[in-house]
Amino acid sequence: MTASVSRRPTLHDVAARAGVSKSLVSLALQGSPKVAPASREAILAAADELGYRPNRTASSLVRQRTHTIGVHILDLHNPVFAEILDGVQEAVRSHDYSTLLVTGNADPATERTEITRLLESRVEGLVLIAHRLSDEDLSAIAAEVPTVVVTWRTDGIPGLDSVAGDDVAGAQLAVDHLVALGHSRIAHISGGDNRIARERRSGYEQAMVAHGLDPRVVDGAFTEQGGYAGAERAIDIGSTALVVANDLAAIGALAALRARGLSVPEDVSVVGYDGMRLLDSLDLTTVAQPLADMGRAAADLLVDRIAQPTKDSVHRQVETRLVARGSSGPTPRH
Amino acid sequence: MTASVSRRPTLHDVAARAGVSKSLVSLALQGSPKVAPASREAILAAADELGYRPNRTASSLVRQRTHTIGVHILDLHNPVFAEILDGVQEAVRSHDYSTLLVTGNADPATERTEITRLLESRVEGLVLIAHRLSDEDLSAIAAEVPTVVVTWRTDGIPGLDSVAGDDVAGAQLAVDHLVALGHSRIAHISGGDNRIARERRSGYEQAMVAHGLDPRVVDGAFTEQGGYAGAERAIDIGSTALVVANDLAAIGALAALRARGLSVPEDVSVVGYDGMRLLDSLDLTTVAQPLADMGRAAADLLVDRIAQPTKDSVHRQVETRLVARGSSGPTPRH
DNA sequence: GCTACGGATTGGAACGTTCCAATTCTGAGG
DNA sequence: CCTCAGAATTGGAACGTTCCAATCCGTAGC
Repeated sequence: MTASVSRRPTLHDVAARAGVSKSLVSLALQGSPKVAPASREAILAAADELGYRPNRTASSLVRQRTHTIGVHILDLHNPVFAEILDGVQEAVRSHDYSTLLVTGNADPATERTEITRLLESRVEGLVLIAHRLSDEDLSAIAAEVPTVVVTWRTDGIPGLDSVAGDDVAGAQLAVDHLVALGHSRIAHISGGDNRIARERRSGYEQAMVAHGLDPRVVDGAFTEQGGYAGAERAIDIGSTALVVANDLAAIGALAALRARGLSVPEDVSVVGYDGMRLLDSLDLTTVAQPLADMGRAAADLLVDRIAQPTKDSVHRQVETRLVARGSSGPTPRH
Repeated sequence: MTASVSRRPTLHDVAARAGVSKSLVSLALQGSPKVAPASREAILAAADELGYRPNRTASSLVRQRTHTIGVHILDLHNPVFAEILDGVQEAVRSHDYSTLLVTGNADPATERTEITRLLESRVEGLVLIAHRLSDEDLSAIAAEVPTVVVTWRTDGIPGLDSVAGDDVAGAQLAVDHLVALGHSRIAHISGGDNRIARERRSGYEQAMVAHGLDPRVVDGAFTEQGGYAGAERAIDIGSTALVVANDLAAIGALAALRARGLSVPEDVSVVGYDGMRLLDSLDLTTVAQPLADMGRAAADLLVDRIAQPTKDSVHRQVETRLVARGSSGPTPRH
């Protein structure tokens, strides 16, 4: 039954109802020990009766701290990113920050607006779970707020840390695995024209050459469609094994093989990349990264950097390993 | 080269550099036509040189509007929710709001803290993409801020709208489909003890009875593990077809069948529920909901309610349909 | 009964904006 | 040269907090 139609109650209203000053209410709500027990009780009761809810914007304005870190996710549809996020959230919460989550849906323009929004909301740090920013934009952002990039190594940008696996080595693992199974006509379905895709591709090529084999790369993308289309081309050139740029594309590749009536792994072996949990159910061999660990590491690095903004950039490398499942097997005999 | 060590520049700093008052800077930055072209130019230049970034918290404090709606997602690992979110974001952006995204990872306690956080950040509306709140909590929230629940019908709570498909009818579609293919030993792998799971289960049971068949329900969950375990039990009792509570569990069920050496759909048919895009690649039959549309509808309802907070609750029902793919086929002959 | 002390409480400035009302400026019309 | 309209600009209050410095009050010590 406050005066105005339905304004949210403020500290003032609580103070009036409890018969004390707003300062004391503020103290009491923060749990200060200087407040007399009787007052505290009255204040808490008043706050409760009014349905008082502290106004975070006002509070962070005067405190000059938001206790919030911003997280940008490249693409919410890829469960891999959700798994990384798990780790980030867990670590961030343990450091008493909360997160502001945002996604650009893999569109560079939206991505920039969304990140700008985070900056305007004065997040104290930024975790980019993959991104499409130019080095220029990235430097500008890192200069403004502590930032860590998960998913690929980023050197030479002050104020920026990164966490990633070794994509070159990872792709080599996949090739080694298939060679050990007797394959030689091993194709790579690429992930398009971006940093990670290039590294995985290059790892594949190096490993092929090291084994004395001819690299055969077909264009793809980090999506099911990309994997589907790529697999068709790879089959057309007679490949018996596919190293696919990521797990999602590997699922697409599987679909293409099924459509052609080929069985896995009898006719064709398939290896994905990333190690998302779903693959366990799908029985897909993959080069796995410790996704949640990567998220945790990112959050830890970020907290360090917030405490010490000018320290040297660090890159944390995580270990990738091959997880063999049912989608890879010996070369078919003809 | 501002005085202090490295404070973020404010309107004041920009004003000083451009040689005008902070009021004019504010005007200019909002693109007001009353600002003289020369001043505008000087101000923009100064802002740019200083790397000025407006402070959203300050701005929304005085404007009493945040232009932000909060979105809670039950579980980021289920791609279904990401697809709903797509629709929400699209619609919300077109109404010139931005979103604050938050997840409780299917844990009720975290869920409540995260939603509280949204409320303290003074979001103007709330979209709950599935939730685990009690009716009590839900009412309290809806009384505080316009809210819409996506994924199941919620009646009788003032200030709350909902968007969902008819889960009873949807499950019936699945049974009808399998019966038409000749199946009679059709099992249901349930989604546990929650609203949606109960409705889907009840739809299944009703349809079975209507076809003169014995319902056979086994316990499961809305996860791959739940589907896996459920499928094992369903097979043990000799079922030839599985109506699984959701797509994720259906993927798990598939894994269980594979582990048992059963082929799909020759030995056992599987039907999922939700219609996530990934299923297309996996060739799984499912009861599909128009996920992105649901998100859009939710956002639209929310915007309406923000404009008119006291209007009657509305429930928007979307159409579910059966999408037949390779995982369902005729009864095996023995 | 006075002083001093410490705990409890309070007023008010500050945070970075927005926006209203008031002021200053410019130049056309008389 | 004065007036006045309109455009351009400005100061200051307000938003809901936090927190510092100041005040108030009760009582122990003398």
